[in-house]
Amino acid sequence: MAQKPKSATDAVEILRRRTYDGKPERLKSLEETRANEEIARKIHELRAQAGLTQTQLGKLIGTTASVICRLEDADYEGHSLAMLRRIAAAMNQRVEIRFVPIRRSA
Amino acid sequence: MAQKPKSATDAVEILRRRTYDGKPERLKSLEETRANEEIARKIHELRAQAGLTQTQLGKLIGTTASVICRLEDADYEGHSLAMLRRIAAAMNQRVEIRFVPIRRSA
DNA sequence: TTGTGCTTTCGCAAAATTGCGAATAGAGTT
DNA sequence: AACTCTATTCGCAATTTTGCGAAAGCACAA
Repeated sequence: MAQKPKSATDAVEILRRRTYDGKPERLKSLEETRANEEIARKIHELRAQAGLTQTQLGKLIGTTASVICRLEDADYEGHSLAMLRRIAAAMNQRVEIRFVPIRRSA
Repeated sequence: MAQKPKSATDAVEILRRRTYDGKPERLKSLEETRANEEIARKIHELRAQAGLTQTQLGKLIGTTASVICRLEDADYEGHSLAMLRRIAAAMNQRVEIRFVPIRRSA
């Protein structure tokens, strides 16, 4: 419906190569690591803005301070949508998710 | 630093009550369910736009069609940041996450 | 009808995330 | 010094998400 239904297999191969070959994990180490740092920072910022301690925020979302601490650790790579939503909800916010096109080099 | 460091415990209690009491899971059933539906729809849309089948997209991110199908199911509640990123990356997009203030009734 | 391609559902094992207590560290106060 | 509050780190069990094959459904064409 969208495009040529057939011979799409080739295009998929090309896309796959473009995505995984060459830079198998480099992109994850750069762009994704950066994203994780940003999330950690945002959580910390949100909590600080509300004047809450980790223990207090933890209680608010039904968990402990060590969990909050982990979330605010810039090196933490396990961020989940579920947790972000819990944090957001406790702060009277919501998590907005958008897919935004990335510019391929120049 | 942000506000009165002491006697904040009371405020936390108030916030906790406001968040969990009264509507313990109702908010999750409404706002969160809606959010999940939207994510499912966005994934489907993204894939359709690229003219890919579930099998093709699955291969692209290193999984199978059944997984993609699950992601596009409006009733699916297990969406994760990790998976959204894989989808996005395969489509040459990135996942943008924002905390946005929610309006408290009137 | 058969066949083909795509999607959907189901079940369970594997992997990832969360829960949580305990211990440690740091800063500030008395 | 001791005391208090906060933050951080560690380890492991519990829960959640993912992987993946198999089977069935659906639409369309031959």
